[in-house]
Amino acid sequence: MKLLENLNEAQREAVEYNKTPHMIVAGAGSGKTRVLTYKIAYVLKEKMCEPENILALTFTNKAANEMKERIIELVGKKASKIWMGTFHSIFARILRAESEKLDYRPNFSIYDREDSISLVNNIITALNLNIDLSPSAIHHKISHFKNHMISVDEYIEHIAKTSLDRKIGEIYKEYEIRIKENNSMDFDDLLLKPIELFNKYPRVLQHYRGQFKYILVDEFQDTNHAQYELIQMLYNRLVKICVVGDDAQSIYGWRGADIGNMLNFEKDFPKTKIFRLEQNYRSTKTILKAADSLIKNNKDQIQKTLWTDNPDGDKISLMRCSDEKDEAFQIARRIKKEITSRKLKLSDVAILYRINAQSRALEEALRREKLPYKIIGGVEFYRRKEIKDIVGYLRVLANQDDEESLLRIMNFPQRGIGNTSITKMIEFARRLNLTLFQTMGRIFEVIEVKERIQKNVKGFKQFLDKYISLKDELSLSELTSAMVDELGILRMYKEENSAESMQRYANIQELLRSIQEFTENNKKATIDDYLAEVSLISGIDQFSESDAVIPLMTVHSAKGLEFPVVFLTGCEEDIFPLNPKFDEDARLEEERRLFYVALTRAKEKVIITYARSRYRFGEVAYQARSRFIEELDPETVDEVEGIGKGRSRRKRKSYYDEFYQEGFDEDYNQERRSLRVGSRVVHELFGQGKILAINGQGDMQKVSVDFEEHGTKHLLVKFANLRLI
DNA sequence: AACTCGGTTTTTTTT
DNA sequence: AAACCGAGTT
Ligand SMILES: Nc1ncnc2c1ncn2[C@@H]1O[C@H](COP(=O)(O)OP(=O)(O)OP(=O)(O)O)[C@@H](O)[C@H]1O
Repeated sequence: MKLLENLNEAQREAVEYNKTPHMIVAGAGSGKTRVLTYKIAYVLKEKMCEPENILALTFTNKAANEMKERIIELVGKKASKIWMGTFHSIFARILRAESEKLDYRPNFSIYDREDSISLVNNIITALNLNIDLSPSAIHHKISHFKNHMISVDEYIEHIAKTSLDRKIGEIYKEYEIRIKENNSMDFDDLLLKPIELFNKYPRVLQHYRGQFKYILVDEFQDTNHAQYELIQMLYNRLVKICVVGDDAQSIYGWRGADIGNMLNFEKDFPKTKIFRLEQNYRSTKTILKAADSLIKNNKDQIQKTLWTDNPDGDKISLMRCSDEKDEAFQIARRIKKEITSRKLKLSDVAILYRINAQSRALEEALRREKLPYKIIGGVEFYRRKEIKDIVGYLRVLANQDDEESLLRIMNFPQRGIGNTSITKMIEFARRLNLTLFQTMGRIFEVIEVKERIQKNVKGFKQFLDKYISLKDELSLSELTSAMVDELGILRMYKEENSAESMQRYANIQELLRSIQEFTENNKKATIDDYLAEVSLISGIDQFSESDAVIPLMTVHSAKGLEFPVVFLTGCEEDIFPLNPKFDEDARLEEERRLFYVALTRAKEKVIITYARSRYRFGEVAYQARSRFIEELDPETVDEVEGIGKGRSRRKRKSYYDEFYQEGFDEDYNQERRSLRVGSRVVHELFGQGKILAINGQGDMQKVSVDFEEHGTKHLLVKFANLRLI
């Protein structure tokens, strides 16, 4: 059979196995995704299953779309009927169909992180709580509870101990009430509500068990408890299940993903058969060797072998840069070199970083060097203020109970409804058990609101009513354009005429274009349809290999992708690994896995860069290079001295002059002048130690010193009286 | 009561 | 660097 010719022996076995639950455990680039793709194609070709009986869960929408396309190529159009998507999108779809059973309406809104945080914020204000945690930290906790399926009652009764915990409990409780009343769900709900649904309605579960006869999960190492529970629920003896993962690539622990899911699978699913793939088709021997030497430093991992027939290839280049600008320019120049020497397309080169904030300097340099690029993810298109404003309007038109969205647009553009009046309206709404939208319809009863403002509210309500009633008459695209026009938002940004406002102007036009496109693809598309799609769109979904641009993205976003050349930037302590707390091994190990993921994206060449100094939080920070660099097998790494080579650097003085001039005040005495990352110092009280980092300047300059006897201390240089040894 | 300006706090990674 | 908050202004 032709299909299987494109696979090696081990892969073929995994594809052909179709009996008990099975798990494919294999390292990077060994063809896990390929096996999953071919497996589905094989199942369809052998008619073991109809396409609509297959449930394939991927990590991103992009991965799902690509896999589906590939399967269509292999077995034809019928494959488009496969249920393929992320856990979130698939279960959102199921929830829309079954919403009434959970006392929701099908037009429920989906809250992203920002919406959730804003809800938390509103709750803190409404409850008049005095709490030290930021709304974002609280939301993180709530999300953690939900991910771990800790209910409000359970938390309040059994877990909350301190008074802070009790406050968090109160917020959590109110959060769940409010989000429900808003006919809205957050990302966690998209996984939890289906569990609730299946528990409450065994017949519904029965239905979906009958529906999904073959379940396949990619990137299984990054599933969380709720996702695990869901596949356990959907599984029974008649259902076939195959999961695929690499524990070394688990990088979403911070949001509830648990490698334990891979370890438990064998126990929880009867007669599990494990497959291993050991041949890597992606990378050179050198890259694999480097990646292996790094990941060996992690304690807990499933034993795996990985080898390749590919050539040795180039060593990893390690580029030292003076600061983030220098780094960016060296990268830009190096890209030009690599593209010509390797005859590559722009999209064959990826620039990866740990945090989005690093992209600024890179963008600037690429722009100046006239290299087309695209930021993937980052401040995602749909998360920008101006876009969320418009989407906020659409959400209210679709779901008037969505109070968060209503609050967002209430006074944008400014229409003279300020905070005080809004608070009064909300108080009124709660008192009479009305929604905010209903309250707007009865605004003249809210006597606390001034008459002039009541009129503004009435005007706004009429505006919304008008477009709500136009929903059935105009197409999605016509409706949005008309509304945006009447709102005068575009005009407003144009008149402001700043660089920022023009960018916003352009973004809104882009949004209108994309809505138009959406409408053209489906003439009957409703606002609900559109929102359902955009709420779950992710940054990486916007990336296409066929664009002639250099992709810039976080390492997280690069998961599952591959590029001939990969630049891994900002490899300094405190950036990558980011915030390594010395006592948190698990966190550090996850950072190491992330580094491993970054390395293994490359087919031919990896270039690692680090900068001696970098602007962070508005101040210059001096950091040692990443410990992960030191962990790489030295035979695989080639240090290139980048400083002074390039055009933009040549004009400057020597590297050292620059280093001291920018980092230290003139009047510093000799001793302080030569404090450097890595210097050994003595402190009167703490004894000997090594400088880990230097932050800030002048009197505020601080050093982090790892003392042999006393551990790490952060000291003000001015008072520390450190002596060099 | 809303708006505006300046000072303060707050920072991963994302479905 | 950007969002947020609060005091002073319209
Ligand atoms: N049998 C094979 N013959 C030729 N190429 C293969 C074979 N198997 C996999 N490949 C290629 O190897 C590369 C990696 O495959 P794939 O993305 O499926 O690996 P993966 O295990 O999912 O990787 P990762 O864990 O890094 O996401 C792809 O370019 C794929 O086309």
